[in-house]
Amino acid sequence: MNDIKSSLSSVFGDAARQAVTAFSPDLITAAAPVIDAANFLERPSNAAHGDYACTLPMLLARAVKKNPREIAQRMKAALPALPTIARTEIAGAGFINVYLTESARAAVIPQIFAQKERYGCRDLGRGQSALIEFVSANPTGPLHVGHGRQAALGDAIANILSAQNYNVHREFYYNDAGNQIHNLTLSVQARAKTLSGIPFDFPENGYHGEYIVEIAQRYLSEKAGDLDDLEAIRSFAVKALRDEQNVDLTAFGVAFDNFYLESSLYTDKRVDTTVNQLIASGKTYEQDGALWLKTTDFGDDKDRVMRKADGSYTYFVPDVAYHVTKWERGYSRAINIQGSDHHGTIARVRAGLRALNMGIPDAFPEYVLHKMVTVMRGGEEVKISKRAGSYVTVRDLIDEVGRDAVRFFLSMRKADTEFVFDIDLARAKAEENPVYYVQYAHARAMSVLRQAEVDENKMAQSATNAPFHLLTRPHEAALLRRLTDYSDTLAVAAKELSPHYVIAYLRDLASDFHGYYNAERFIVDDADLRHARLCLVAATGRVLKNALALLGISAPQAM
RNA sequence: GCGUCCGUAGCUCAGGGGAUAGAGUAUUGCCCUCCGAAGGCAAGGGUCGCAGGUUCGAUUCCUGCCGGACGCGCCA
Repeated sequence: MNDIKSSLSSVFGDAARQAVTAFSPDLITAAAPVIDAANFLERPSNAAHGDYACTLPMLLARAVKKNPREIAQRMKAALPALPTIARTEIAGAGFINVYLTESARAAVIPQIFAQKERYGCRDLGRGQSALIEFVSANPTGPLHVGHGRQAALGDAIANILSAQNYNVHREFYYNDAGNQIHNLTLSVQARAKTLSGIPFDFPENGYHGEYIVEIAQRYLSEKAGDLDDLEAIRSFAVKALRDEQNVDLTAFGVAFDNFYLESSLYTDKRVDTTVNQLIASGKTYEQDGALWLKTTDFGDDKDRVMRKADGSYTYFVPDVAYHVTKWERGYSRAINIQGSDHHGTIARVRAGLRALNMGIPDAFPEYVLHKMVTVMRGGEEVKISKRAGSYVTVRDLIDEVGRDAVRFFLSMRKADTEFVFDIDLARAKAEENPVYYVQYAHARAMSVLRQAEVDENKMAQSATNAPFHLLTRPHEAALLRRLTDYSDTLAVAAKELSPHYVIAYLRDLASDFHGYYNAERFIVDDADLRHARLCLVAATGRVLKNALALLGISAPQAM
């Protein structure tokens, strides 16, 4: 809650207590929980209804058995005179609408200048550590659009949690130990043999993208490799693909603190240890030659095989072992960003962790699941990439529309909605592109400051005694209100692990600023008015920049 | 069949017990001798899938139904 809101909250709470007590002191017991919930101040959707609206009279009506408007009357009478409140008004079914003074609205400006890149940050995390695992693509091909969505969401969520004083670590988990890698190896081997003129059947579950041919060519020329040395082919192909993925991630502006290899879980004996602990827990049994985990004891709809009849482990066993390491490494939150086709695995991994009886909480790890992205161009779905064959790559999108637009588009929707990535819209260097709309607002603010021969630092130094009471225009009130709400928006985005709130905020803030720009002039002759307005422009630029930074999108000085 | 998620403007999607349900885009007008028109202003466009329930108040919460996506392997 921002400063003004929290002080209003306590003032209205007190007024409500007085009003209720005046009706009858007995009623305070019933009323207290409603008042103490402190969830009764809202931003009216209609600006004519004031800066804040108090809904307490309606919320209290039942507990107190009085007419809401009557309660509102008593509360209004009990309100003290405050320098921040210009007036209050009872409206509708029992709202108390609050109109702030210009100075109270503008109090956010010096706050922005004082906190700079920290403006909007809060302390929801209290220094706890959080591990964000995302992308985690198998090194079997270039990153696809789904990985792009994960990269955009994961990096933004990591930034958003950092802004709440979480100690955040970004991790990429490589499944480098399974069948898919084996198929990759066989695919490269097949292409290499074919290129060498040796007849060879392409494996049934092989990868058909053109990149396999490229890797085969490079293997032949760089290694002059033995075509039957599967280990040599495997390590060459995996390295080539990991390098390529890393290049794309760098181009996307995403950096990881750690890459965790699935194979290390085997070499470190973590998988064996986990299996032994699960057996010791008594939650396993043998049947049909396989070892099963009683995941149904933890809410799964059927038990799951851990060790197949052939002696190898199913994928979820190393997954459980991996999540044990997250817990043992001391992360109080582990957040996994994955495609929604993985939702079936959640119950399994959590069941495995709980069966270990290590005190790992039920909700560890947490999941952000995202749905499919459909890429459209010219009104038709794009399914093919030259390089990957059957899917559109992150690289394709970055090359075509640029990093900022890709990050913006892939963060702009709630993770669990399926959405359409319109390449034509993202490409448009014109007004219909929402990325440019937001970036232009920042460039425009910077341009105004340049024209006035000032900058943020200069405005910040003079902000303490700036004549903010001159900011009386409707656009100024709206913009100040928006700037004030920034930290509330960030808190919601952090609680819900949802970056799209920040995008929506940016569009609103840009809209407020563009509207203001067209309605009023900043560089005016009246020195005081000019001073106040330029402070507001500089503060707006700062918040645009902060919010864009959370999403990994640049805030250009000029465009 | 069971589970998770989703049905909101022509299209793409936000919102989520509160006052007249929003944005972008598309359509139609208007605004640069003036800080960047990559901008602004205005108009039209809605049974918030359907039906019950809870509530002072439901598009929002609950139940059922209809429609869609994705899971439900000794695949990962």
